[in-house]
Amino acid sequence: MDFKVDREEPVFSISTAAKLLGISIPTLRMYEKEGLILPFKKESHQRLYSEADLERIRCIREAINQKKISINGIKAIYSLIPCWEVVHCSEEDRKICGAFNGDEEPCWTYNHPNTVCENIECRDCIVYKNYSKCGTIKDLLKNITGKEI
Amino acid sequence: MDFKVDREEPVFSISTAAKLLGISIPTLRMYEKEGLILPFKKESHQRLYSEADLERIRCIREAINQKKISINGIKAIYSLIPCWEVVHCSEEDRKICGAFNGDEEPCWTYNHPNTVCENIECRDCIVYKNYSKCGTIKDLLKNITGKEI
DNA sequence: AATAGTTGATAGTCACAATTATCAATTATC
DNA sequence: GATAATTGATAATTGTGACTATCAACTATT
Repeated sequence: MDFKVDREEPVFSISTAAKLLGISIPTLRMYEKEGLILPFKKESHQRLYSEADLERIRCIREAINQKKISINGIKAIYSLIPCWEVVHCSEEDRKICGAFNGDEEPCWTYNHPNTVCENIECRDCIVYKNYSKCGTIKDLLKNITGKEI
Repeated sequence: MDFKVDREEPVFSISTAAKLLGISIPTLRMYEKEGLILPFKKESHQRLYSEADLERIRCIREAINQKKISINGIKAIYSLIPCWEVVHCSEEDRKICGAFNGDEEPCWTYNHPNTVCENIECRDCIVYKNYSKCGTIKDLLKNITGKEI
């Protein structure tokens, strides 16, 4: 039993998650509809949230309520994550990928037919998991650009 | 007389700029106070706006009013511009640079003592001029990351 | 089979971000 | 030297984004 696995294990129902976060259930659904979060879903369409999901949502809430960044602002920021670099997609992939070519929605809100992301569950993708916490996006950019020196 | 120079020539007074943009004067001052724009200033502290400034402001307004990105959201997006890569600042510069280490304010809102940016007028800097129009930030990231392939 | 929790969706509330109005003091213009 | 425009600052306005309440239909649990 790895700790990281536990942190990513979807165990909390939506009511529990809402209680732990101190917010309402419709708010959680709204964040999802906006493409900010991708909770795990059972076959019955019921949502389950992991500890990592909760932390992610806390970061989102901090951005909204403390930093006063609007939801569309957060989406635009997420859309700047250089996913193409992280998943190493090809030139042809980039040509047809809505995520690569757009700048308003996070990559994980797109379908990715005929690309390297085609069969990847975005919830399990490094792009979604690693670079969506508060402040890690700029760190990612630093790492990527730093390689050239 | 180069066309680009004309476009960057500060010629419009604040009242003319406001009229051309269809907004009020206090709004223009507010954008400046928030660090979104850096109009030219005469010795008498009077502002002058260029054609390029107007275009920039139109992009900002589109982000705010159409894309529904809050001002703080735009600031956070600007803060992700990899200025360190554009101006080629040193490792030591990066250690002490507020712009490099923050993620809430655009680099041009900082002082840059003891760095390569120290004596550069931010209004004339490529980072401010080139990568602040609608949609060019992601293009910049693509160019930078693309170099490695 | 009955209770509790979930689903998506619509409608309502409310705080506050974005904008404007207005001010006295300063500066430009003629 | 008088008029018009600017300065920074504060107060007032307003549109709406973030959030919640509530709904009937469905699913899980006992």
